[in-house]
Amino acid sequence: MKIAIIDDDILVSTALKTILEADGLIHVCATATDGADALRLYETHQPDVLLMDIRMKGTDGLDASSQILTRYPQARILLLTTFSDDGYIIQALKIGVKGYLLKQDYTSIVPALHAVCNGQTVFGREIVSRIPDLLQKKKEFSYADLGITKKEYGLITLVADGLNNKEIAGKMHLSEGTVRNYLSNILDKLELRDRTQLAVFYYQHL
Amino acid sequence: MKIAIIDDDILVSTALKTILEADGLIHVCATATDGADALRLYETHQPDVLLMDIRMKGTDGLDASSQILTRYPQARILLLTTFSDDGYIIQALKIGVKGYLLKQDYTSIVPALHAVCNGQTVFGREIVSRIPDLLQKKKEFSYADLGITKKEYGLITLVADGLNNKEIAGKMHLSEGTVRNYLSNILDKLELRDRTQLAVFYYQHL
DNA sequence: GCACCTTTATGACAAATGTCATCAAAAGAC
DNA sequence: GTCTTTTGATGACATTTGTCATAAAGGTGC
Repeated sequence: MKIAIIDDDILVSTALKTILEADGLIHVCATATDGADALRLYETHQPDVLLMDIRMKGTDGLDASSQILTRYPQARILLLTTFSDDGYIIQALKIGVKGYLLKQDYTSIVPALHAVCNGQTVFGREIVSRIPDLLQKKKEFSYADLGITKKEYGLITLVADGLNNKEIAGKMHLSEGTVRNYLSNILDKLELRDRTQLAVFYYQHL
Repeated sequence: MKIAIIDDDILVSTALKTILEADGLIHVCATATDGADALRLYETHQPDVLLMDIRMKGTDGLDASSQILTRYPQARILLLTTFSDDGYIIQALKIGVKGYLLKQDYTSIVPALHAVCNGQTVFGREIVSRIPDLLQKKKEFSYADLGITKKEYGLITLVADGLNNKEIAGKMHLSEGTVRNYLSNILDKLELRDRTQLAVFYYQHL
């Protein structure tokens, strides 16, 4: 099983290497110290799993993962993190990394590598237990915050479904002109220009 | 410990009631069969935990939870679901319910109630294991699949950023008319109607 | 050379969109 | 009761958008 390690701390990466190679089946085929090298490293060595630190100077592990997975969706990436920074968990999940472990929990890294190599996803228990909190926090603002009424919010969701004004008017039992006025109002409040920007705003922030 | 049960299936709610009251510490203080009654029921009985089905005719458990938690963020709600519908998990997490369990797993309901009452959040193991998949922004198809060229995809990302045709033309060094033609082509290929639907499609499927 | 395709552009057009001023009925506030 | 706000509607208007027919270059293949 070919593993590549990317960590900007050489001490950590060599320590990892010795730990991993103590397991007879694992071969560390490459190491790098900068996320910017990750993509090239993946292409040249085609490791079974890429073991990467999240916090790195230069390109961080998330950006690097995103780049790799965009081009090679089948890539298996296992991210390592310290327990202090859990802000990346959700983002990492969305990007589609196959695992997310605490560095401290070094005894579980080897089994995790085997599991990931078998197609499973591995998220440490401490990580999983943080997910509910993180997801909840991520509701950046509720629509009530900046003066959007309930009815207006309903209209926004319909725009974010791709309906045109006539269809929205039908669903909300309003006239098309009224829908246009409402929409104009909403765009004004949110400082947006048109319905497409509103849909984008909805998917990015609501 | 006061518990309220909301389930549109009376068989289920009475079964739940007997299971719960077998535990000496639990008292079922109220039941209802419609999510629309949930808010009123919560206000009048102030249960320690609200046990609610997700799938209900009329107002479903998510809407009801959302209403309650908007007004009473400290409310503790434990949702029940069948294993078939996992589409609500993320939404439930975002709303901020304190637990999410499988109905089938009835032996864990009582311990879960105690845990939730102590301020913990409880998500069944089967539920948690689904989270990575659900969160992962699944690239259902890469743009190459349905005849979208690289340049067209670039245009799509700009539409999905909320740019209008003139701005896109500037960014891509094309004339505005050409952008319109390209867009028209894309909409045709994807069987969409306008740029807003395209942005929606991008956020939901790409 | 010519035929063919791709890329880019134009002009014309109807439809949809966003803005605005205005109006009127319903609902609250006093 | 009156006064005010909210809610919904209308019409006019400029702009944007999407569609289509058409065409000028540019490259590819033969």
